[in-house]
Amino acid sequence: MGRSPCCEKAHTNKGAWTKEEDDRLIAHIKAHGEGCWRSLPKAAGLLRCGKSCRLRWINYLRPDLKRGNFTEEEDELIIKLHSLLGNNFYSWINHTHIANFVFLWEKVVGFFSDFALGINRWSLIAGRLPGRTDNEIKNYWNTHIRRKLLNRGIDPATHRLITDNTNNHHNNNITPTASAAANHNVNSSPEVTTTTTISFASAAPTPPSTTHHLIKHEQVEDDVKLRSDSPDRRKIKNTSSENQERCPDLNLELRIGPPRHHQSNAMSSSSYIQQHHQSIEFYQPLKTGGRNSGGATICFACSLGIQNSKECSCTTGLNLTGGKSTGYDFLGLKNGALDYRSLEMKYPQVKEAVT
DNA sequence: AACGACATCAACCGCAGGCCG
DNA sequence: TCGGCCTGCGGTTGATGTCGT
Repeated sequence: MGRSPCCEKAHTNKGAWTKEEDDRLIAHIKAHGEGCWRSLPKAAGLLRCGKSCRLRWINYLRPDLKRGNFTEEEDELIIKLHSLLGNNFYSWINHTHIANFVFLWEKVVGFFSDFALGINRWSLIAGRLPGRTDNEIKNYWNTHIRRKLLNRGIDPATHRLITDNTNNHHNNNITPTASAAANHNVNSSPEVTTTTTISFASAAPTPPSTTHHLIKHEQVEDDVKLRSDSPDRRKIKNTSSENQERCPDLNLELRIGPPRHHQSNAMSSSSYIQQHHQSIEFYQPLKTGGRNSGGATICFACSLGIQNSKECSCTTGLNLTGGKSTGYDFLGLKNGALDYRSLEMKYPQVKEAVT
């Protein structure tokens, strides 16, 4: 049995909406609220299908929508989120030397897999841009940002520099920027040679102060912070200035290395975090929060917003919920830009992972 | 002014997952 | 368990605007 049509197509208008139709739709939703889209057109006296009404409301008529051009900040946020949530994620994995690491990956960050697989990415991105719709962002991506990235020499699908491979094949497509960063890495292993947006690596538990391994994230804002950064990092920036000119805002590096200790296949992400929570850390490569803040290294649990759990043992005294935290806010969990609680409905595994 | 090429974006389409009877 | 409905997604289309000749 076939699916019944969503509406009587023969008796519905199509194409651009008129002012009168808009007014009718707005008035009806103000009176009765959203939902019941299938029955809404008839109730509102509209010759439209429910689907069309829903789209018109969500993408155009909603009062909380922000109209107008995207700001530069929104541009960069979209790029970052697309690199993070876009469907390039697993294609990136395929380019790394982590075949034997995938299991661990799945265990530790498996609850991110829905993001990583590109599921609902436009709506997720839209969720971090108040007043913007997924459709708007999708259009904007296709018309503006895609070209912008191409002009920078970046493949919009993979967020990698579009370069020949002659300089990269020994380094698994590592970019000059990432190479410099890798050289700067105190404990970087030879195997750790890949580059993209987020930094992941693993190693045996070592004091945070001596390792740059593990889960590491370098923010775009680092470029700005570098102005007041150590000579060391400035040197790195200088050595990669050519690349920086081409890609000034996507200095996001991903580092992954094989685990030094075999993990039990039965080990849950939770127990893994418990055992290695000092090893799995989001590393803030730059000091944050002023002169007394020290190196802002936070544990994985804190990064997930479960810093108040027993799994948290930040030695930096950071507390993401205390309002004084200066740790890195992975995915915006702290500042609410991406509220993981809003994901509970669609990503119950997230909730499970953090409770 | 007229025309075509190109860019933009609102709207449409088909599909899939969740929910419910 | 199954089938239909509802909702929301990504991809695509087409009307309209803009720019260059």
